[in-house]
Amino acid sequence: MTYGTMIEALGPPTRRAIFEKLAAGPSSVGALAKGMPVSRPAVSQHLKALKDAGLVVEARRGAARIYSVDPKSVAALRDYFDRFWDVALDAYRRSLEGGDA
Amino acid sequence: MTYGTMIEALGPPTRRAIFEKLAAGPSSVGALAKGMPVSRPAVSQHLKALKDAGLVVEARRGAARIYSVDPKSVAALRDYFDRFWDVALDAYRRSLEGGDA
DNA sequence: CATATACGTAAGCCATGACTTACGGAACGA
DNA sequence: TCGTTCCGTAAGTCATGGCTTACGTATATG
Repeated sequence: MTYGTMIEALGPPTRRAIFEKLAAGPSSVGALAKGMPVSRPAVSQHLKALKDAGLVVEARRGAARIYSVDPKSVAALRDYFDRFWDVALDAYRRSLEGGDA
Repeated sequence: MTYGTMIEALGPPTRRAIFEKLAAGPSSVGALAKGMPVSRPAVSQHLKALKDAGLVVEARRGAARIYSVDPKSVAALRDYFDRFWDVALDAYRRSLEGGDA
């Protein structure tokens, strides 16, 4: 739910790759694992982490599980870095002007 | 330099905390370590990781090293999630309309 | 009911890395 | 030069977690 948890969840490259694949559209676990260098259970574990972080949502269709990214989570991340950028830029300008030289 | 490296670098909570402290303004290593639950060398190691990722820049003033966040890196991160948001939202809408039902 | 598909979970292995203490070097002041 | 401050690096410890294989469970199909 918090941006901290999300950023932490997106750290591992493989997990971020899964998340980016999911951004292109919903997919099943098997389909995701198809084009990846890791096993299907590994993908499953990453999806659980992404789901716990609130980054993806799960839907069931028959025996399959369809995962898709939660747009709200991406919006939260975007807003976080927006605010961060404002603060950092402001501090940067202050360090240029007043400085202490 | 790449957003992937940056996100990966921001994963560890302690390191992200250091980065957020730095967003408020430039600081020396010792000053940063002052209000943190880890040792100064630990902070130093995190700063190296942040620097390697291109998130912070280092300046020298006497015997001290002043670190500050690189605004360009934050902009890169923000842009990444901006684009990501567009793609994800688009895919989300498509999954609502056409779907495949 | 039997089989196949699609998936999550358990258990275990092993590399990564976050943290510590100890040490060495560079910049200032007396 | 001597001592102090500020810092990076080396070496070592220990938990975390990413990955694997093996297994158990729910859903269709015959």
